[in-house]
Amino acid sequence: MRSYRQYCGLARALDVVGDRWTLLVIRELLEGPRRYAELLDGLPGIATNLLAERLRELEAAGIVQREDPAPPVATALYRLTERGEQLRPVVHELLRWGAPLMIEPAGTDEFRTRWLGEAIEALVNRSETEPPDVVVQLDTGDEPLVVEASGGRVHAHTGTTTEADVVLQGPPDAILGKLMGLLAPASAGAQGLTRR
Amino acid sequence: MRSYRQYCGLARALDVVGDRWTLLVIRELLEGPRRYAELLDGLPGIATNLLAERLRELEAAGIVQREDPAPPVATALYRLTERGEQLRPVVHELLRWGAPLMIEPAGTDEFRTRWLGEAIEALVNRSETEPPDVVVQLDTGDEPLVVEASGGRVHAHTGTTTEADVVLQGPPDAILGKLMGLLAPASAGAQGLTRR
DNA sequence: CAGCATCCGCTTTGATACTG
DNA sequence: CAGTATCAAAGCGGATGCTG
Repeated sequence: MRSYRQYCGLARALDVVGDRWTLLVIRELLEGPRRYAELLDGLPGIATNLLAERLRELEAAGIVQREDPAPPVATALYRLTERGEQLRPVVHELLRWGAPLMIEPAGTDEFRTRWLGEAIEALVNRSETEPPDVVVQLDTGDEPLVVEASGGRVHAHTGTTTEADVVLQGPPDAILGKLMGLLAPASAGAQGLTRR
Repeated sequence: MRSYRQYCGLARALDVVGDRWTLLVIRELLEGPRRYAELLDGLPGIATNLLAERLRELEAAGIVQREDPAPPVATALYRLTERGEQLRPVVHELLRWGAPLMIEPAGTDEFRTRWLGEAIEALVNRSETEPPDVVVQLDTGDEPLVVEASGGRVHAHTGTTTEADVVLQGPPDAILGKLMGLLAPASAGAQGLTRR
């Protein structure tokens, strides 16, 4: 991206992460280190040359660290640096602002269950009411997800569990609504995440 | 902007505010309603057709409200809607992340003193230590700015005051460092806002 | 003059093909 | 699998023109 050439924190931040696709690449890496092919899968619609270019730029900016494979055969891993991890609050704030836009169902939009994990954490971990201790198994989209609430904090990770208190199945928009109703009923209403 | 076509809060948020210049337009409007010409002045480098296009898009997205002039002569005002105001935490989070990038002096970058106001509020109003009650008069850049800290909160507004406890003069990067040292010494270090 | 719209050269993006 | 190469289309930046 061309620099805005403004002595302003916002402009300088956007000089680094304001390019198209950049924050979505970071969304993917916030879930953990990823390989090139995994990133491609998590970023449906991106051109492969663009992903390569963004990764190069992010590495140059000190946000992503490329881990070349160890002697045995393997493929390079991309992970966030500490500076990159510090973008989590930024992404969470954008997720919160974007939550009402999720009322409109997925339609033909692409969807990865994993994306719900970060969203849930962003939405619930700042709501006024503490979520109940509960384990929820999600079954929607491309892969299962486990959402665990305990001690007022929520954490999501892909996979399955045999200890789910609730299992939610259905289209992603319905899942999101039900989950928010379960974990943060008051916040769900405030976020506009109720059924129309 | 082309939509990312992803059922994800971040992607949908960026569909709305991810375009080049969009968040900078919002930065300007966060300080209060503005006229077209004022926006142009606060967004050095933007092409006038782009500003017009962004304002149209933001109005269509329900983020900006265009206020047509009252019967007497006047010129249209642009102001944020409530939904637009809700972007303040997003901008603040980006400002916080971008703060370390302000160590690099302005150089040939454009600068408006007004930009410091929102940055100071973003940085100090979330630091661990409460700022002392103090009124600071800034004299740098294009116009004077008054920063008032009281009861642990900081507010900045353009203009002058006769009741300043401190007057800071100099280049913007030095001003920012001094101000942070004054209002939130611990945070200034953490943000990397100390002199190299 | 404020508030745009139009035109044009340039850069970035998107889609696909190709290579080690 | 992990990218690079290629090229058309879209978006941007800058200048300038139009309209009340």
